[in-house]
Amino acid sequence: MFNNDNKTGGGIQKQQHIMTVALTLFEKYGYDKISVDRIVKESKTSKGSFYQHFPSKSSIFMMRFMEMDKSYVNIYSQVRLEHHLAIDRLEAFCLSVYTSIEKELGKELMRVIYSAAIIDQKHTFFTSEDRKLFKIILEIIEDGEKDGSLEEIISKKQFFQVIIQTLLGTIYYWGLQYDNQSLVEIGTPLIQQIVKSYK
Amino acid sequence: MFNNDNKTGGGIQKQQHIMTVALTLFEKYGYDKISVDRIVKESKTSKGSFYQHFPSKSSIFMMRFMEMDKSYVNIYSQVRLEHHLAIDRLEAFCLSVYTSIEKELGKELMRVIYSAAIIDQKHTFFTSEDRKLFKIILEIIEDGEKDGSLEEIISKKQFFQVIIQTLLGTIYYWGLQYDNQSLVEIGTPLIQQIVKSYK
DNA sequence: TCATAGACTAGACTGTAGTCTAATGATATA
DNA sequence: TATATCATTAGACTACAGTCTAGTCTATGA
Repeated sequence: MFNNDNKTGGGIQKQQHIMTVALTLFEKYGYDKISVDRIVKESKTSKGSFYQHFPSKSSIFMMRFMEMDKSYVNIYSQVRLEHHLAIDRLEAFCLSVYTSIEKELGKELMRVIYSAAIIDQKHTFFTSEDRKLFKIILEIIEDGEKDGSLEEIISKKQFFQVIIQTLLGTIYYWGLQYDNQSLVEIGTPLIQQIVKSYK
Repeated sequence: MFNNDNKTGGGIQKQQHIMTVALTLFEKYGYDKISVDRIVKESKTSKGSFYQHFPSKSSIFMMRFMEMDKSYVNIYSQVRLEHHLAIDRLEAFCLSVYTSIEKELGKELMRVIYSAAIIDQKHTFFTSEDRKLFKIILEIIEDGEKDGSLEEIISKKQFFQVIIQTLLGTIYYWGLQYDNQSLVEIGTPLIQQIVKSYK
């Protein structure tokens, strides 16, 4: 989706500038109240330039989302310190992910991403094997096979899919709600249920 | 979303006609290759008429989805015959729902619905308390408290949310995939995992 | 039977995401 | 330095979902 390999220095700066302006506008007025024309106008650039740097309007949010994905590494290194068994790390990591998503990204961004990802084949990052989130979960599963806390699982791939469905289901459900129940609160029972049977 | 109380006979016929034509076109060419103008042209009507009967393009799929929801009652009555414990009924019902969705509705429809429901507040049916799906699941949970197979749950509401997240997560994950793994195949491990801890 | 309300129809119009083309700028190599 | 290549930019243009307005049809009930 974002191949920045051939970008000039000015190009990267412009991309960052557009993104900052757009995120500020979205924050202030809401995603669907802000048109690409408005973003272009406020960041003093042009449509051509915008679509040089972003494949779609929603990809601005997707880029923010991708930045967040990187930070899961830090979140996990904290979780490693606090929990020794893989199974405990799995639960703690998922809940930390929920907290970060709600705090750093917010519901509107997640709605736009979840809406776009399932309809638009451009959003390949969402399911890309490169996602740190996926790598960390796979690592936990492998650790769990070694330390015995997840030795009962039938196959790594299958258990991985179970966890991803859990995360997607919780976040999607949270996105549907118009109350203020927090993501962690909504997601805790399901992940605990999964984890419980291995204890 | 669809309040047909004040429709005339001709109105209901026209709505049905437009829907039939649209679904045929979607089937043949794909949802995003068919414009509302095309639907209007092929069904020999007008934009004004189309939007009299449907609040949006995606609501054609939503209407199909709502029809399907009604049929869950039949699915569940079959499940009741085959399983006596509520916990077993829960598992069997979810898997039957997966089978029906894949067979009757298909992945493209589900993608459009899942994409629209999370972004568009018009799609209230998706989370409406009136959905047969929700009523059946609540009924199973209540039966489970009576027959003892679900007596360990902390609260009905919380367990209900766990099941809904499970269904949403599985279907959303399936919608993301571009391989041919079936929905039941993808969903079986997670629902079994949930159910396992009550056995 | 006539009047009224509101359901229905037609299609012109609007708003906006995304495309296209032509021109300009930067970088790398001969 | 000259030239080729490819990134970048501008903004006119296209496609299409959804709105609006003006007018017609239909059921009801006085």
